[in-house]
Amino acid sequence: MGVNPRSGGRRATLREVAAELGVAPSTVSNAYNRPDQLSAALRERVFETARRLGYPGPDPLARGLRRRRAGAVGVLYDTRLSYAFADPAEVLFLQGVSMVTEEEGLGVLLLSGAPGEERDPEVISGAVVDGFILYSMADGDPLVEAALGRRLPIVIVDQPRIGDVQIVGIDDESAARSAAEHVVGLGHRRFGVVTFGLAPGARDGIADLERQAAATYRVSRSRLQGYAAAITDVGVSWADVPVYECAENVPEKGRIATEALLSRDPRPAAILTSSDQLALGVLEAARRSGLSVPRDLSVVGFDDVPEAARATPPLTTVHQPHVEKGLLAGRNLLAQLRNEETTDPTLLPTRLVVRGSTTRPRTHR
Amino acid sequence: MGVNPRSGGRRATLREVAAELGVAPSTVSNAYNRPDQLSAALRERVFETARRLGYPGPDPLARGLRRRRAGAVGVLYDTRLSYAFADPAEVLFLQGVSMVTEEEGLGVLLLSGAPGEERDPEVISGAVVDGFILYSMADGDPLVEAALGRRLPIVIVDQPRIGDVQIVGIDDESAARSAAEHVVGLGHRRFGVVTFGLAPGARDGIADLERQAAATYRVSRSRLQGYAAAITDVGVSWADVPVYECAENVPEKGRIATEALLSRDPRPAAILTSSDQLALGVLEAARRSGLSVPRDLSVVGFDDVPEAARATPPLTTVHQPHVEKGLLAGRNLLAQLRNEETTDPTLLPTRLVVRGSTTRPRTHR
DNA sequence: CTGAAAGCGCTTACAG
DNA sequence: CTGAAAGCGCTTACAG
Repeated sequence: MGVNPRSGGRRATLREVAAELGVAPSTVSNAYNRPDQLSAALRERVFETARRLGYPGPDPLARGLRRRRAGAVGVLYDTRLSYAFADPAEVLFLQGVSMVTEEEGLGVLLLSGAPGEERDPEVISGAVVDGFILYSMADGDPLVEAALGRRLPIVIVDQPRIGDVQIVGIDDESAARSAAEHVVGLGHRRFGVVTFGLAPGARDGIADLERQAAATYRVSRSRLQGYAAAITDVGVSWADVPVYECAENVPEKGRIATEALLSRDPRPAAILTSSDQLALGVLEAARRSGLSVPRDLSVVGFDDVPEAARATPPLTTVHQPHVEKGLLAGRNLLAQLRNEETTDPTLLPTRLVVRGSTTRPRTHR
Repeated sequence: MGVNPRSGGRRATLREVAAELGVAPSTVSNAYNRPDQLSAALRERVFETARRLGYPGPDPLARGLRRRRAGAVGVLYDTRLSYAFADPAEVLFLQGVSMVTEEEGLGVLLLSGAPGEERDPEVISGAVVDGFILYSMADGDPLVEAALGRRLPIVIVDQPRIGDVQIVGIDDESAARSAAEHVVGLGHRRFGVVTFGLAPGARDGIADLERQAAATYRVSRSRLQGYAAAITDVGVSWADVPVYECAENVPEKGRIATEALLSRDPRPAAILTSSDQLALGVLEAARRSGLSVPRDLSVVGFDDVPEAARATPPLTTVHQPHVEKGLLAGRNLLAQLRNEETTDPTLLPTRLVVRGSTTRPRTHR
């Protein structure tokens, strides 16, 4: 217990080291930044004096201002960071990003623009970064505007293109469509859909056609469209398919959604989701209500996170290369920082992975 | 394909906006920072001019230098960030940290000091942060020195105390000991241990007593000591217990370690690990070699990450409150930043969670 | 309500 | 090899 002991004394500055030693500030600066500009002996004396005075080396803020670079890239989410960390897909993405920043000696500054009362554009305007990666923000989000306004290099992930900004993503609609076609092909006709948020300030509950049409998260919108296309194709009216929206992309919410869907008449025999996180919750709901997956209920995830293969039963899902998405986003941003050529748009491949959570409907003959 | 279009034109500065409008720079600054210092009308004109000139608002680097604050806290790992992200325990910790930084409008700057050729202290000296959280760094790591040298508020997690620095952690030794006592109590006498790295530049393979003694990661050292204490207590010589060190804390390495341990004579009937990540790999190795857990092999994890409960069979492990650890570290750092009182040391409670991966040895009578 | 002045801590040509 | 000068872009008392 006690007041922090380190916050006390002023730190010494470069100027003070120079004064103490009787040399010019530039000489001290050179000792740190350009060893070839002074004798080894003098350099050692500089360091020695710095040590004695408690000078911690050039202040990064001052150096950054002078050199016009922050040494970090910002990754912006519009959810709370704790939700982002809870989703393995996002963590894998971050892994990819960090592989490239690490190599470059850049830090990764995690920024949260969680929608809510105190959504402060300061998050963006105050971020000490050299560029931004925007991760699945909603169309028209003011924080995206703010980021664009900073006039720094930007890479946008899982969002529609804005002007000439670089983008990285997958073809969500056709990936979702292929997943739905798989289930349709098995003979299913009674569907339920569990989607993550459709727009900032997402709510929990059935989303009618109007709300679906108003979806501003591009990923949510595209996946629903893909599902709708495959289902409509086979003569089922999309208006009859209940779509349950979950405010957060966590298994718990998927479970609650499924409990609601299963209590409907007719009871869905196949549930399509927009993430494995949600699908894991669907599995849990089935377990709790004594339904066997896939015999009584087919379940389809999206993402193919490692947990999907380990689930009981293993999840049929859409695989997408999360780490690579992060790598590409990172590399693209880096290229921009260096004024190099960049490749864009980058649409990564996906594929349907059929595992044990889907089969033909029970009453199918 | 093309050169980044955003990197072109110079950004306007506050000074230019002021000049364009014919007011003093301080007035423009006030428009952004102290709305009460000028009329609403003038303020609007300032913003309008800023928009017209493409002025993105005060530069965070310059503002930070002037105000003497960076607006971010640094979290330092000595592994590659991608390994950190791979371990749910570390992600949960980060979740906790980010909950408090988020509330404060601070960013989280992830810093990697992965041991290796080009281990650059610049990672520390160049980090634009207001304080550091050091996560399980090795004793005597030069980066720790460097961080201390910055003379910023610091919280150290899962490390021994250094001087008067604030610390957060658990009692690793007694937690490990209780886990080993559980297995010993079941009647086990033939053990194997799978540990994560003992020192920077960790290697894969059996670690003899000498190497164990030289361990500089406090967590690794303490957990081994706890295991040793319980095992020695029951008359088994610790020198006879093979300890396999894994360079990375990933299931894959745990599997490889276990394959090596299982090929030894006598074959271990119980394997103690220093993490669930590693224990998950032990399970996989057992599966591959046709051994049934727990019938043929008892397995103990450490951490109680969510995956532990979901594993087949569910892992017996030591629970520790990862999110709370992050919360406490974050809160302590924040308190220091505000020059408030801090509580230290903070040792969080742990508890042994007995699940399905441990039972009495097969030949026990 | 507005502006002139000083300065946050450093780096970078440039001249010697 | 060393140093004087200018300036990175801003904010903060302070005087009016």
